Amino acid sequence: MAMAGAGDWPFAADEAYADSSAIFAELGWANGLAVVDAVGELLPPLDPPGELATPPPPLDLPETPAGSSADGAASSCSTDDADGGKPAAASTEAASKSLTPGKKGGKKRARQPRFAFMTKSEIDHLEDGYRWRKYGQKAVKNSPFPRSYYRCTNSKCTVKKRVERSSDDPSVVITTYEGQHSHHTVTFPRAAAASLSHIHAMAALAAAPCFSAHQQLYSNLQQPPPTMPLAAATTPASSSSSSLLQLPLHCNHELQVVASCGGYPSSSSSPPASVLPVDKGLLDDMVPRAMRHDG
DNA sequence: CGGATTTGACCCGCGC
DNA sequence: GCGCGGGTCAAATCCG
Repeated sequence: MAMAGAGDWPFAADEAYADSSAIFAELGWANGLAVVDAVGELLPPLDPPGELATPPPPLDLPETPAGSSADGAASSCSTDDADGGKPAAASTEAASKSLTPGKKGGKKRARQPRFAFMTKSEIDHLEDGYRWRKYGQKAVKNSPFPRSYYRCTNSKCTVKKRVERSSDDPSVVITTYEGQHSHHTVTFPRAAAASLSHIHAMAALAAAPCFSAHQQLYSNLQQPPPTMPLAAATTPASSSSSSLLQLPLHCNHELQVVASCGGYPSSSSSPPASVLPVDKGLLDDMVPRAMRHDG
């Protein structure tokens, strides 16, 4: 596959980038993604229209018992589903295999809600208000850029994130978060964080499907055709989505809103109440109340 | 000196 | 069953 110019979305579902691609594919955006620059102006899509390697998976995925704990909040992300097309059960089964502690590779791969977003930035590891400790780096197949693995330094927080550059467009950084912070951004001054609030907002909303704002956003994001520029989604059709998408983009990075991961089955618009407190922290910290619609 | 990063090794799941 | 690739661990190293 290699780098076929800026034309091919590098994360075909049948490739190693299962996670990212799944997230994007979930939105039907496996191609034709648009980038919003720092002033909200629409930039040319990274990729021209084309066929998806695999059709976007349905969003109404069943919650996987193994991954859906109160802590994990949401059910295992539907990204698992697109993980090479294997059933989510396989992942959760693997996750349930609690490995011997202390042994190398003795990790419990419990899938947590994930979401990703793309930013145009020369900086790989974007400051997001939390402290991260890098715990690994791997070369990824079909990409000249390594993927870095980070873990939240908060011992009680299990949030992880992966950072990788698009092999298609090296200027694009793909950040994938897994899990939800159970604490505030105690290590990052609010004043400084303000400049990154749009990212936080995106992250918060994408990670907090319990909020109606996100639900509507999520819903709206799925409505546009795959090639529909994100900015087009800012039409006044939905006040909720527009309120989010019109977030001030005043940092140095161009934020490509690919954010979101599988949240809850479309059949159940309301997430478990148990997830609310978890999300509330981040939202309270970063998203103006006026922007929220959680009552 | 303590915390963060680097890096090689290991484990696991999946496709063939 | 085997090989590949992703994800994680942990010792070594680096840095403030």
